[in-house]
Amino acid sequence: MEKDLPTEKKIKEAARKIFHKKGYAGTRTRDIAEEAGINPALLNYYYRSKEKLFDLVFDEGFSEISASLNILLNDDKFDLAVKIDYIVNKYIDVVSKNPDLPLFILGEIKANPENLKKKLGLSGTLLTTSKLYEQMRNQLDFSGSIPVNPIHIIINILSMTIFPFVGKPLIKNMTEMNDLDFEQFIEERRTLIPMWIKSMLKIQEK
Amino acid sequence: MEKDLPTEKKIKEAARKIFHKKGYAGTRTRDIAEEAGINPALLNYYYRSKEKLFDLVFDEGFSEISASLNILLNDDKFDLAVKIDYIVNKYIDVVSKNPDLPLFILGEIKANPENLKKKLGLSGTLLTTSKLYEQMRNQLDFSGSIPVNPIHIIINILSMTIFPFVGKPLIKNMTEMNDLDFEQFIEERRTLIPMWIKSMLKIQEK
DNA sequence: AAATAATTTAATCAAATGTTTAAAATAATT
DNA sequence: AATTATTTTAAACATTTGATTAAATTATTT
Repeated sequence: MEKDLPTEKKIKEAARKIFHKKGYAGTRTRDIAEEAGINPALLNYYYRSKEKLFDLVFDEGFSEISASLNILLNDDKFDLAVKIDYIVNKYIDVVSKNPDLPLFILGEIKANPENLKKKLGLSGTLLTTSKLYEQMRNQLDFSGSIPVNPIHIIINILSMTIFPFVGKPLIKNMTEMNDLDFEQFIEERRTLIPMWIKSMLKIQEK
Repeated sequence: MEKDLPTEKKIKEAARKIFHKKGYAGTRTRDIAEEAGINPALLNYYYRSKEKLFDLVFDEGFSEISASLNILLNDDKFDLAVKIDYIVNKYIDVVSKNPDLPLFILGEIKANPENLKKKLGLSGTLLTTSKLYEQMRNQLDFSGSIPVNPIHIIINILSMTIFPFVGKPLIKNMTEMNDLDFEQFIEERRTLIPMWIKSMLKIQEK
């Protein structure tokens, strides 16, 4: 680290980096201090406690994921086919820039499920009342195939974009990919995933 | 817990449960002892240290995932279409019985990537030398479509089966599913995922 | 039944860890 | 320039936590 940032920012950036990699329980405040290049007491001086700092980092990370998810769900400028291209690419952008974020969020939620309802106001109808859901339902009705709950398709988009990042160390190990190969692999998925999703929705490729 | 098991087993079962949910760093040996209903000192009496006990739990969990993966990859009794049905269902079976396992394994690997190479002998050619890979490559060649690396398809199988479990708390929260709904949702995917995968491989549904 | 081995318990230890404190250093204000 | 406020530091504190020890209990063997 070191960068010429105000101390407060240096601490938060270091905290983000370490929390994202090691999780709350696996992170020691002294590691954050070292990463930020500051005296350990400054963490408490600026953020009161490890937990307060963590909450900040977690909420920011969750917002980032949540924001892209909302774009994915509620945009109504584009028709379904165009939107699928857009959202898959958008999601890959976000996760590529924060590869540790999904596993961090999911891991902390699992370790502490109570907080999900308290801290985060996720409406239970987030998916089913979304524009995207409606568009998919219409498309699936028209295509006259086996009825499929559009939730499956939305989950498939998330699965196929996010999972490779979550499983990156294993994938790299099983395929002898280096970091560049992996990046290339993800790039290929920018066009492949929309293609597969459209096929699930019986949308003709043009 | 309590069950009438030998102390040694009680400890390992309790350890598995807590490690799987909280991870190594988030688990206190006293919590394991309490869960097992035994005196804290017995953990060290039977397993020497928290780390030794953890390694045992981790290796067993990894073997379980790994074993199903190997079945997935190396079976050559069945042709591709039948095999896809089989392996998707098999994988859903395994993960349904251990819903916390995938996130546990992936999280611990991320927190401690060095151990992946040391502890686990994953050959780097695990995927590309597999029977499944060969079958997919043949199928994709014959179908005469855009060339797609079969790795993508294998990753898609894993993504679409595993990710819903990894994201379960979020999915439940966004869709108002209860546990039964979620189970039903997974059951639907037993037939849907093979259908989608075959479509990606241009295999005709019969 | 006596002796020995194995298991369990309560108490304690040492190290790690989040946090506080009081003084020192630096910056801002008058 | 003197004073005040802010930031930084080194040291220490209180808890937590993994581990150990020695005694007590239970089981096994002779």
